Amino acid sequence: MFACLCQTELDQIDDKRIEVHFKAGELIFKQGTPNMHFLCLTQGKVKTYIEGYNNKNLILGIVKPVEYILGPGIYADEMHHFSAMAIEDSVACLVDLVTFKSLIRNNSNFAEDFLRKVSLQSIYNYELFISLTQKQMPGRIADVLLYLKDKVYECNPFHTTVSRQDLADMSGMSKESAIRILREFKDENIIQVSGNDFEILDIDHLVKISQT
Amino acid sequence: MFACLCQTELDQIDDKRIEVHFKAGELIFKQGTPNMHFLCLTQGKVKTYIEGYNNKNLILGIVKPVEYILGPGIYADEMHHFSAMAIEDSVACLVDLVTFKSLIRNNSNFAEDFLRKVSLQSIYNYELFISLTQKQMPGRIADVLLYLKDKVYECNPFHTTVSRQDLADMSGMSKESAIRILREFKDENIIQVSGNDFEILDIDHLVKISQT
DNA sequence: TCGATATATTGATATATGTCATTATCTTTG
DNA sequence: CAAAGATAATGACATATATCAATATATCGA
Repeated sequence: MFACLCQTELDQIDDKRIEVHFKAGELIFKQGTPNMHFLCLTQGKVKTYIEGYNNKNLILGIVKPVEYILGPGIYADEMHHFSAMAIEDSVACLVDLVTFKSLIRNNSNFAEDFLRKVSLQSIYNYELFISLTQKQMPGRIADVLLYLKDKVYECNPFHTTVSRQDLADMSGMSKESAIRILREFKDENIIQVSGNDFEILDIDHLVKISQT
Repeated sequence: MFACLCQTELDQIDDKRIEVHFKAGELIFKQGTPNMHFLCLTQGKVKTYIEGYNNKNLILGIVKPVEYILGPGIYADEMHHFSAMAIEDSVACLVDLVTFKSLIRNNSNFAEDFLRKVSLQSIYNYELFISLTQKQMPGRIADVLLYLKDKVYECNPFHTTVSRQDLADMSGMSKESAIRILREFKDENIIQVSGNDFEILDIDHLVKISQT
């Protein structure tokens, strides 16, 4: 995204940016607080989640380097509409919104790239809507496992710091249900799980489950 | 949104725009087809919905005049990611994307306004996520009724062309369940329903149900 | 106006999913 | 290393919700 910036503009960002280190489990920003910065993740993994009712969270996604955390509040009410928490030790760069917005105004390529990012996020959200509202638990867990493999870790036997509670919060179900579905997948030799090490053995089968 | 355009730019749009009339029930555009136009609704009502599995739809919202139908495909793959159907006789203006995108590039106020619209849409989607994934049926129906009252018809006894199936598709449940909840609300004197005429009698109660 | 078709309503039943209680396993720390 | 706390796993049970079948009501065209 920053590829379309000229040297002056890059310098401008570099001047203003703050680098922050977060330990696993630390809150990066919280839903309901003012959104003053644009955030770019350079190391680690971060979960973004909406805090709903009864202390139940809905995880929107897992962010990996180098990706941006774009809250819709930036152009609405300058508030955070979801929370972000490091699930590994992480490093993020913060750029204040005034600088960011002036780049958007002055460089239309940058603006278009930003719109593209926002749009892709939006398209992913529609998939999430369908997964969460029209699929049963096995389909939703299948989606989560495929998401982790394809979009987050990008390799097949993968190790994760996503807890069982997180898996439940990603698929909109209780922790116990998530565990039960994992066991079923294990019993049917669709996946191999030991602790936080996952291997998807039968991808086709999992894709089929996702579509039912 | 078009308030920030100068006369030349307005003329440019006026030149290119096509006005189209749709009858109630007619499809305006369909998910999966190329997205060539930016659409502005000037008369009527339109439902936007994702077509999921097993012929089940999820209604994202009801668009009223004068509002824009902004698909995320505009800046991603130029495809429609949801469908739009008139639920009343409607009139829409179509502006080709080339014109629209050049306005975004050349007028940063217009671009910012567009970003604001996209952001507000995104914030609403987060509320929808919580409603659909963390609330039980009464809470979801309450949300739909409050949405219709506050955002769509903007008056309290309201007449709607939203069918019971649509109510179900807005709240992610079966038609039968939606009807049952409506009956419960009616029996508890929270609402008054006869056919497609709705009146919310006890708003506070409905808001409370929405939060549980 | 009448029949035909779509839409709405209701009840009985099956099933998916959450909750609670209990035990097991892993992690941390003194 | 042992104790304590967190996280994970399992089973029994309650309940929210979908499905199916039947009936009622509205809507539309000839």
